[in-house]
Amino acid sequence: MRILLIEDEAALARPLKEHLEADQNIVEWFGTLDEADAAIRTTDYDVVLLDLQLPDGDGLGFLSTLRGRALRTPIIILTARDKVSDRIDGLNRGADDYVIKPFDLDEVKARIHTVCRRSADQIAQTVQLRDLVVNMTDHSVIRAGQPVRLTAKEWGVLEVLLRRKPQIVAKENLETAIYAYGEEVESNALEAHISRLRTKLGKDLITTHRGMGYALNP
Amino acid sequence: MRILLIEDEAALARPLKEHLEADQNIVEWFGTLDEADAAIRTTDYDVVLLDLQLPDGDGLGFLSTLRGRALRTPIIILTARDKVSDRIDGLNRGADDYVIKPFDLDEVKARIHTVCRRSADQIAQTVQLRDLVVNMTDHSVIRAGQPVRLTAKEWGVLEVLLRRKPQIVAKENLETAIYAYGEEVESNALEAHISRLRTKLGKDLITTHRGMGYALNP
DNA sequence: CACCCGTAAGCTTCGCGTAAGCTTCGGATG
DNA sequence: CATCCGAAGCTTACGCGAAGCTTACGGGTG
Repeated sequence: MRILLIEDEAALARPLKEHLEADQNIVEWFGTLDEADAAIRTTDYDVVLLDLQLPDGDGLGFLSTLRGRALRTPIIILTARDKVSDRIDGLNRGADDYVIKPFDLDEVKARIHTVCRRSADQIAQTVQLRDLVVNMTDHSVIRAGQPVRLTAKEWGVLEVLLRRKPQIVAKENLETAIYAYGEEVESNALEAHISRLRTKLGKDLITTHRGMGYALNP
Repeated sequence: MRILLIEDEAALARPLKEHLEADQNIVEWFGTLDEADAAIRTTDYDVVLLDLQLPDGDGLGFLSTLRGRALRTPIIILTARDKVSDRIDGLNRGADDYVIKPFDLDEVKARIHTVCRRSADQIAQTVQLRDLVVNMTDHSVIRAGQPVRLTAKEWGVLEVLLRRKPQIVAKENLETAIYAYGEEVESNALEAHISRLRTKLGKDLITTHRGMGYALNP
């Protein structure tokens, strides 16, 4: 993914650049609108991160200019918490999203991900755990290189446990996560699913905490 | 994943519900704030999808109410393209994200995904005490770097003592905290648990105050 | 007809209350 | 101040029974 970062504060830009690059993105960073404009005329980016306060001009105006040129590239605004009107303005002028400074690096990543979703080659979001690779997007699980087929309910249980890892999740919580209102179940169905998950994914992946619930092991 | 969908337009809600259910989510759909409020009081959802224009009230007000109740569940606003100020307002009132109508079903899915991931990796609340690190969220205890496994009752006792630290907690209070009404016990079970806690967590962690109760040492 | 899933039966595990025997504490007593 | 004694608390082994596990089966579904 090729990302254009327009931001004059090095203290913000540098870690963001590195964080995104660590994720196998190409990040080109400029501190002025002039440089950025030159870059955007010659290169096709997948997403633009635009700070609104720059030394040589108005970020909002630049945004309008880009949309006026019919540039379709997704644009995410980087803005301060107190500049609410700027945010509104930015969205009105065609920004796709915004992130409030100071931002969490992973949040920026998530926003980029969401905004770029329409491009087909998005990177699937996966979680690694022991000898498992779990793809949260397409619900696939690979164990020691071999794909594992999970049923719908099995996946439901695993998903909740993964999301709460390494916390203990009460059986009750797991049940409400899996069953809709009115289709509650009165048997040890959950225990049966846990058992099936263990045989598919490994005996000691899920720990039982008697009287409390289940948890994934680190 | 358990999702609460608050949306009065069936033409929008029904396909969304089906699309999310196809992904093994549990979706509960209500068309009014009254119904939704009743639902949210009795059920723990993983995420709430909230339309702002509903027949029986103001969605933004409802949002404020929920956050006022200290509800932490992620909330995603469903809003029309031209209601920019509503979007901003919503985010300021504690919404986690928004989706613009008419929305792409997959985009909603992506937003839910992002928002849940963000809320999932919040920093767990931990307490340090001597050579112990106690995680109040996932009920784990680490002593001098080594994890310690506590049983349900042991954790129950420790939790109460921690919350009241460094006060003295009467045995009676500890018992009512651990036993449900009607399953009171008539023996020195509590003392036994204290004893087991001491061997697991250190001899001098819990001080006995004769005739009064127990307290944690600073 | 293939497969998912709830059910139930039989089995295993282990948390926990119980109680016995011990230690500690603190007040009373001289 | 030293001693004594009973009450309060501590520790430990034990065994019961609830909680959890596994598996086979059959109904339902697509």
